[in-house]
Formats: sequence, structure tokens, C-alpha cells
Amino acid sequence: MTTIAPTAGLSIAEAAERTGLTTHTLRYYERDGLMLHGVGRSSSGHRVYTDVDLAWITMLTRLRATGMPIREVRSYAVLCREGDGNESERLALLQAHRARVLAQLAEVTEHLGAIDNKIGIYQSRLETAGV
Amino acid sequence: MTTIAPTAGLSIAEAAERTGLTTHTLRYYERDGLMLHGVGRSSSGHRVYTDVDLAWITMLTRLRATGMPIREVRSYAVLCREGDGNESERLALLQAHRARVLAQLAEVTEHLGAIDNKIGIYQSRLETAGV
DNA sequence: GCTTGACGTGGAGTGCGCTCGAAGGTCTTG
DNA sequence: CAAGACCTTCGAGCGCACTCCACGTCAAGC
Repeated sequence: MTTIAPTAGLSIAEAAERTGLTTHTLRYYERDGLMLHGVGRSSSGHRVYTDVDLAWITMLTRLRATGMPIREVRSYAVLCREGDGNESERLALLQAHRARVLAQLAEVTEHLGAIDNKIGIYQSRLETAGV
Repeated sequence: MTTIAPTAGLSIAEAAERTGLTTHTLRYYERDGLMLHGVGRSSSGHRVYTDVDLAWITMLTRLRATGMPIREVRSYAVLCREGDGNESERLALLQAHRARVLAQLAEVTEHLGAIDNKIGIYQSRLETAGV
């Protein structure tokens, strides 16, 4: 069994690089209550990101990238922060989100089909004109 | 061959109902240069939407719903407004958009897969605990 | 000791896409 | 001929999610 070597603890700049977010956004997320717990600090007061933090940020990013609003991500973070006992609430939240994302995917796909038709029309028009 | 009976011309409220947009948004789109041409007016100055207008608004809606920014929709409108001769530019614009939408769909689908895994974890945890 | 540079905080600013309000004109119905 | 619905324009306001600024602190290197 192999384990990924745990990193010692990352600065905010390193965390930004690994997560693809900016340092501004990382601070903003923390300020806005999106992190599980406040990020740890070094003796000089600088943020130190652990692997757990990074894994959580990855989850955050997935939720955000699929269109979950900040305030709902925060609700999810609150539930996770409270610890065991509310798994069914977390499940419900994620399932509701999943349903919305699926609906959204279907809608976008449908619209894309119509756009594809338009593209086809332009292509055939150009081919005809180009002869 | 059947043709859809052309409507006589719709008020902004009727157009809003048919397109799913609000009257505010319809006026805003027109003001912002997103329409092919300014919408026609009745003798009393009220907007009159034709079938051509509605078809265009449907296209607008598809572009918007797939994430095209307003300013790019406007660029497309400008190209269409200029008439024949720039079909290749319109095609390029739509194809670039199509590529972005496909990338976006792939990304969302991937994130959704990870969220599904999380959902699965909560489900099995709840089943185990529930016995 | 002094500079450099990454980081800290609080708060203001930005861009997008609507959304709404105010003030007034017009059409229909009783 | 008055009420009420619906329309007009112009401009301001809003919610979201960042994004940036100003200024202060700390650690390391010369």
C-alpha cells in the first residue's frame, strides 16, 4: 500500500499554485467561512495549508465549478464542521446539487445541439459559395 | 408543407411570456445592442415583436444559456446585422463558443463524478449506521 | 542595521447581468 | 371621463464572486 507523501505544510502561495486559485481567493474563502476550520498559522502568523486543507479546497473547487453558490458551499462546510451525526443532511445537500447539475447539463447540451445546427448551416452555405 | 401561422406581432409582455425572459430583460437586450435591429413600434410607441424577433431571441437565449457573455452575443449580432459576406466570421465565433462549451461540459462532468463518489460514501456510511 | 519580499489585515472596488424605480404617456373599459 | 393596466425612457441599484489596495509585520540575506 502506497501513500502519497504528505507535504510538510504549504504557504498560501504554494497552496494557490496547487489549487489553481489565487491567494486572494484563498483568503476570501477562509474569511467567508468556506473552510472547515480556520487555516493554521506559523509562528509569524502566516497561513500554513495542510493536506487536509488542500483536499477540502479541491472539494470546494468541484462544488463551485459545478455552479454551487458560495452560500450553499458554506452551508455544507458548516455541516461538515459540526462533525458526525448530520450525514443525511450533507447527503441531501449534495444530491440536490447533483440533480441541479444534471438538469443544467441536459439544458446546455440541448442548446448546444441547436447551436451546432446553426454551425452546420453556415458551413454548408460557405461550401456552396466557395465553389 | 405546413408553416407555423405567423403571429400578428406581440407586445413586450407577450414576448416575455413566450421567451421566458422578463420585459425588463427584453428592453435591456435591445438597449444593449443585442437585437438584430431595434424592435418595431406601434403607432403609440409600444414595442411590437415579430416572429423574426422571437426567433432571434431564442438564439440569444441559447447563446446566453450556454455561457456566452453579453458582449460576445453583441459581436455576433453586429456580424449578423451587417448582412451577407461575413459568414466565416460568424462561423468562427460559433465554433469557438462550441469548443468552450464542450470543454465546460467535460469539466463539469468530471467534477460531478467526484461529487457522485462523495455521495456514494455518505450513502454507504448511512446504510451501515442505519442497521 | 537595512533592504527585500512574502505575507498579514481591513476595507474598498470591479465586472457582469440583470432588476427596479420614478415620472409620465396611452389604451381600454365602465 | 376617470380608473387602471400597460407601456415609454433614463438612470440608479443589486447580488454575486471575486479582486485589489494601502499599509503594517516578519524573516532572511547582504
